[in-house]
Amino acid sequence: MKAQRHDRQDAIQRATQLFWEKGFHATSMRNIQEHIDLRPGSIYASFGSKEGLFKEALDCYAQSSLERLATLAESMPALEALKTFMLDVVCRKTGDSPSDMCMLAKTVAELTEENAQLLEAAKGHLKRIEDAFAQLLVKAQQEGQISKDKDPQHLAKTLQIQLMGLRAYARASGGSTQLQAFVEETFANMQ
Amino acid sequence: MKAQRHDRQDAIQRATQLFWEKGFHATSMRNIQEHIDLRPGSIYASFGSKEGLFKEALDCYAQSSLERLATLAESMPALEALKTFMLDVVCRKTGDSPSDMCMLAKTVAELTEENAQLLEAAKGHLKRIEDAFAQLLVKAQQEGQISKDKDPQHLAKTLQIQLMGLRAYARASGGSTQLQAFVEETFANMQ
DNA sequence: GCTAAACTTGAACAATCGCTCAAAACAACC
DNA sequence: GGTTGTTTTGAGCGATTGTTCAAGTTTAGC
Repeated sequence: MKAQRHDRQDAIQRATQLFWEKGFHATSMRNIQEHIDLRPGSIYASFGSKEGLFKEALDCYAQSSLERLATLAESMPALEALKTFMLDVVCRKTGDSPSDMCMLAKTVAELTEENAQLLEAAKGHLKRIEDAFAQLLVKAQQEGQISKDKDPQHLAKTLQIQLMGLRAYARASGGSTQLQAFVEETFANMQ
Repeated sequence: MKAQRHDRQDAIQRATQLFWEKGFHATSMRNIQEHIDLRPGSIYASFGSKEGLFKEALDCYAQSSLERLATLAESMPALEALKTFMLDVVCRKTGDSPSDMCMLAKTVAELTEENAQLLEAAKGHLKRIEDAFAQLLVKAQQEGQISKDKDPQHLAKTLQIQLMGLRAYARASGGSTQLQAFVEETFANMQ
């Protein structure tokens, strides 16, 4: 292995910002070249193709999401961590985040079979996040916060559906709607 | 006004199919030229630009959605119409429909301020559909199917969030998940 | 059947797309 | 400090993008 002169991880993160904001097709390699300050040769040596770079961006996004959830789960009860995660993600002020929506959901919405690999990667990450939800819900059952009659996998699906719906709605309504109440309802309905 | 030799409405519907399936950026004007069998001159004389045509596609999609809802509402109680509409839209077999997702939601997810007019058009249509939900919910209250304590506008938002979430999830999970149960839950939670 | 207006055609435009590769710049060794 | 191997550079490739427009075809009125 050889050490490139630029910071690979930093390049990925900057590319992720752009892809997250504008999507795959609307982001040109020239946009990216300017945004991460690298010439095409370096980018293609590092990532192979636009699809290759986008794949790494998806991985980067998913990993940081899972890490944020894991960090929350370390410092509070499982159910509270889930709720905090959702509130954080749904009600984040616009401006600090490239888009109101989940990058994985945006990708699944945008891409078709013409980019089958990327589509499958995004779907896989979403499934992995759902599984993380399910694990925390099991923990919440052990902690007595959720009835043991409930099916954690089913509840995890519910959370994913709510999360996707709320973030899509946030984008569609231009952030004018207060969505905290809907998150509260989601968790109330889960009891 | 002059009468063109091609069927304008048919052209829009065919264009809508393509745009709905592949999104705005991934659909090229050459794709459309082939799909609606018209040469660029005719298309640009009729619609002015790619954005103009996409705008008409959005209008076409929204109108047919509202019409389907209205038709259902004529032949059954309001609440049942809403539920039928949701089940129909969420659980439709893949293949007959260009995408699992709502075209308006896809558009709002894909586009940025670079296409501000189209973005606003899609948002407007979504709001109009939400208002149609709210109207039917008022009717459902009058019919005694829903408690008068509930706020119809709030419930309508809930329905939109659920609809967007469920359809996004349908796309992300590749149609493998049975989603009827989640629609039932949505309506159970509304009582 | 001629004329004028309306519509359609398809070659072609400038701009941009993702991407390549020879040459220049750099880094690490002896 | 010269040599070798690696990384970066940026001009530029062929393909494709949205769009235009002169020329050709069709329609309508008389």
